[in-house]
Amino acid sequence: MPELPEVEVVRQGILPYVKNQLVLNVIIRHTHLRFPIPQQLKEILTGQPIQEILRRGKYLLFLFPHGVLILHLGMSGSLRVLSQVTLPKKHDHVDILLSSHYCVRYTDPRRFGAILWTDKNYLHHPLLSSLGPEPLSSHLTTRYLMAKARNKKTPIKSFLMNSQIIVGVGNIYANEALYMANIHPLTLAGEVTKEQWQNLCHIIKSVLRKAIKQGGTTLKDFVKSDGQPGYFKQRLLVYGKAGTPCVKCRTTLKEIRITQRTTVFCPHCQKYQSRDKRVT
DNA sequence: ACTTCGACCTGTTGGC
DNA sequence: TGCCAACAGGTCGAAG
Repeated sequence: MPELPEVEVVRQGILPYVKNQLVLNVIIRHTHLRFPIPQQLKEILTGQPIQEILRRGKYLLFLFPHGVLILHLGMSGSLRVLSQVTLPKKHDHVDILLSSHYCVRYTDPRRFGAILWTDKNYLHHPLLSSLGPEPLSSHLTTRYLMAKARNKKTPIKSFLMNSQIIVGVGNIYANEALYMANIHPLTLAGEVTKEQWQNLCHIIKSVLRKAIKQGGTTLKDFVKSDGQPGYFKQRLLVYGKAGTPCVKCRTTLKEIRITQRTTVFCPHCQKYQSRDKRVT
């Protein structure tokens, strides 16, 4: 369940259980993720303290004195803290046992996720070095987005989902943000107006913040139980709602595909605009 | 240089 | 009920 907000919720949820705890053991049951898990991970981590967990985009960064564990949840990954080590299920690929007697368990049916080791200069790692700014930081500005979008012929939705432009906006939040900003998802990035960028920049930040806040209320359950369903689902306005009425104008929401990802929008609220055309 | 597409995986769902 | 195609919260690297 890896949207930026959920990754952040995971980070905040597990941090109290792992911060400053020593790794007692690492059990790897399946090394074949998006990239192979380093063979020596157990030897690298055992006896070392987890000093901090940071997040960069959708990557979680476990800081150790001698390096950094990079962890990505892919499409289907999850991390849980177990107070008792239960019998592993089919897709429970990695357990990290801690001196607090908690166990961090990594589960990922599709195995699009990743667990990698790098040195303390983690920002130089190839997976992290070319990422765009954090949407919730002051580095994401209207000015920045406009500059990046200049002359770009890619649809605004694909632009928003490009992690080199901006991190953390996945399919759900790209759909939601464009709906809230009344921008047709096929609008070329280079044709979005300054006013639209201002609005969109604000909306991206606010929707991600709200989702994190709502995730916060399930933290307790998340840690104790085996994974709650994404519950901000009930707050979504368009994602997964094609064929139902727009909450603003009651027009039936339409579904299209943009670069192989399902896209939902309101044909009335999000009219396609370009210099001289106006189409739905 | 820019944009799209295929690939990586397993599980679930919906149509026939 | 079974079978099969399509699709699912991501993203890298090749192809166009």
